[in-house]
Amino acid sequence: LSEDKESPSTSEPSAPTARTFDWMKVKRNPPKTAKVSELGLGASGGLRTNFTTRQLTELEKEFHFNKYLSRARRVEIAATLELNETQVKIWFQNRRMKQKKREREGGRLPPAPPGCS
Amino acid sequence: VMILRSRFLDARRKRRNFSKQATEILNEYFYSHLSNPYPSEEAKEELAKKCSITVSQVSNWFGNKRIRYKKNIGKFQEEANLYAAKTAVTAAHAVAAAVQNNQTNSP
DNA sequence: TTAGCCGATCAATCATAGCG
DNA sequence: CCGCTATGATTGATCGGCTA
Repeated sequence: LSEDKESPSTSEPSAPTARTFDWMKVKRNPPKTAKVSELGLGASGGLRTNFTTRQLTELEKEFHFNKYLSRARRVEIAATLELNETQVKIWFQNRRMKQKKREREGGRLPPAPPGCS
Repeated sequence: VMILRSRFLDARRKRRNFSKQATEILNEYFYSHLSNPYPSEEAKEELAKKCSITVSQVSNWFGNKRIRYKKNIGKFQEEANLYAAKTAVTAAHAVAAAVQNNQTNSP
């Protein structure tokens, strides 16, 4: 259970070195963070939303209260913070993964940084 | 706005480059698996141990490496050839050892 | 059949380390 | 000391698979 040999896809039979494999061609679709309300305005798609400190603070606060959101709560939060329900949903999704990651490998030498003078 | 960066001293502030040997091990794996540089969880754990870094750091390294590699393949050509040659030598030694072992056991 | 979740990854960006 | 590149980490969002 190993041997790869991914098809160099559309490439020459043999090149001196470094062929082009499929993973190098992978392209993600741009974010569709568009809000049905601004179909003719800028700042809708293709951009990575920059959450404000206020939004992050509120989301963090809610996260400590509930790791998971109910539909109702999500709508509420989204409205309050002026975000899509999807953005709130995704934020919680990512936040849970982040939490899990910390618990997993955060289980070691947290305090005691040598240089404490 | 300016103080919005108050992402308060993310942990990234005290970033430290990995040891030369750790980078060596990671690059060796990357280029010897260039057709599919996606180590399994087990492989990541093994690499993490050999490099004395965490599994997350191994994941970050591969994530950055893949993205940066495909962004400018030409820039890594030299590095790619370097490691390709290195693994070739290693493979040759392995083959030689196998052959010798085979001769002393088969007869 | 479909929406939410998980796990992995992408892709852009931040802040620092390192080199000339 | 300065400017620019190399690099580790962070994170909003995407992809594919699985399940309720």
